Amino acid sequence: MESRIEKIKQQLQSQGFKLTPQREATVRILLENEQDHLSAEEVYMLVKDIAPEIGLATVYRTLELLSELHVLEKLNFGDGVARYDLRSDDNHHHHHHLICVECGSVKEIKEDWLLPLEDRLFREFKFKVIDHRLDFQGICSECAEKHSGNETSLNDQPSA
Amino acid sequence: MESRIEKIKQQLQSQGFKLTPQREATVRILLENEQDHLSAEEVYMLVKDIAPEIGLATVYRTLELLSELHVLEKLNFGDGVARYDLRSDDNHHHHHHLICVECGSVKEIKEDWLLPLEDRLFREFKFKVIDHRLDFQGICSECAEKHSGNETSLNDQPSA
DNA sequence: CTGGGTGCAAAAGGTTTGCATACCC
DNA sequence: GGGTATGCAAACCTTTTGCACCCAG
Repeated sequence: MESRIEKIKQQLQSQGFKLTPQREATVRILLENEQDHLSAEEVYMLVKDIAPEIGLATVYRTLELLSELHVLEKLNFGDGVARYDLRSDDNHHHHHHLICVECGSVKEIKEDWLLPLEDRLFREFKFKVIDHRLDFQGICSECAEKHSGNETSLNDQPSA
Repeated sequence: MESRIEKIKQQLQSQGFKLTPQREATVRILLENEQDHLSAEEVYMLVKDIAPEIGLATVYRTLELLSELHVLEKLNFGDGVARYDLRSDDNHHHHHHLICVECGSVKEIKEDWLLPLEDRLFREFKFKVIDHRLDFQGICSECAEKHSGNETSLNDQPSA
């Protein structure tokens, strides 16, 4: 964890930015909650616990800056707020999301299953892929278990 | 086109809603611009030409209603506005987007390349897919041509 | 001193809501 | 009349911006 902070510090400094206490606190929160996809507001709430004087605007500015440095990825699941996700390495961020329409949980899959498709896109459409975004909406295993026993067809539309 | 409006009218009526002149005008705009991914504001501007008295709120309410009926899909490309896309059939909406990071164009691919992956998700993660969303960011063929001649590596990060 | 960084409050921009009015069975 | 639908304006919410102040080199 310290080494990851150190690395981010170097990334900042290499561009002339500083790892201020506020930024460090923000990064720590992101590291501690790496599995979640926190919104700016959520990050703010958590950061306030360890750096009470911080302002929301600073959190936004930090998240924006880290996104530009490709330390974070800014995500949008369509719920009206931007969410942020640490990138594990700097150039490839090919993971996928499983979004449960029942409980709202978001699970991350680290593998990249799309390389063959990206090749095909280039061949068929001359479209050179830089990054992609793949989200699946469906029913997670936990929610599916709650249903076991009734006969709900999983092909039905969810009642949204 | 008239038959598609008729079908939407029936979908509305089956749920106790009406196809009012404002809603019909909105649907016509969506049909006429099926290839684009219009924002609410853009729909509003276009609808005003054929139904000048309409209000923005009505457009939002219509778009929301049609999304609930699965006539439209509400999309978010991360540019701060929701966009809307007509669904060609009611249960399967498996298409993909090619988003050019240079010119911002969005091209739609109608095929579904992900069925094998969805099977795999169910086998490996017990996750039952209902729908998915796949967007590729990259360089479209038009923009790539503008670059032909210089040596820009397409593996470079775009300057965002 | 200079440049980046911060907090606060205000502004911005997209979307939603309250309400009085209008329409239709 | 009861329910749905509409236009307008106000409210909302997330995000951005302006500005005075602060800190490190």
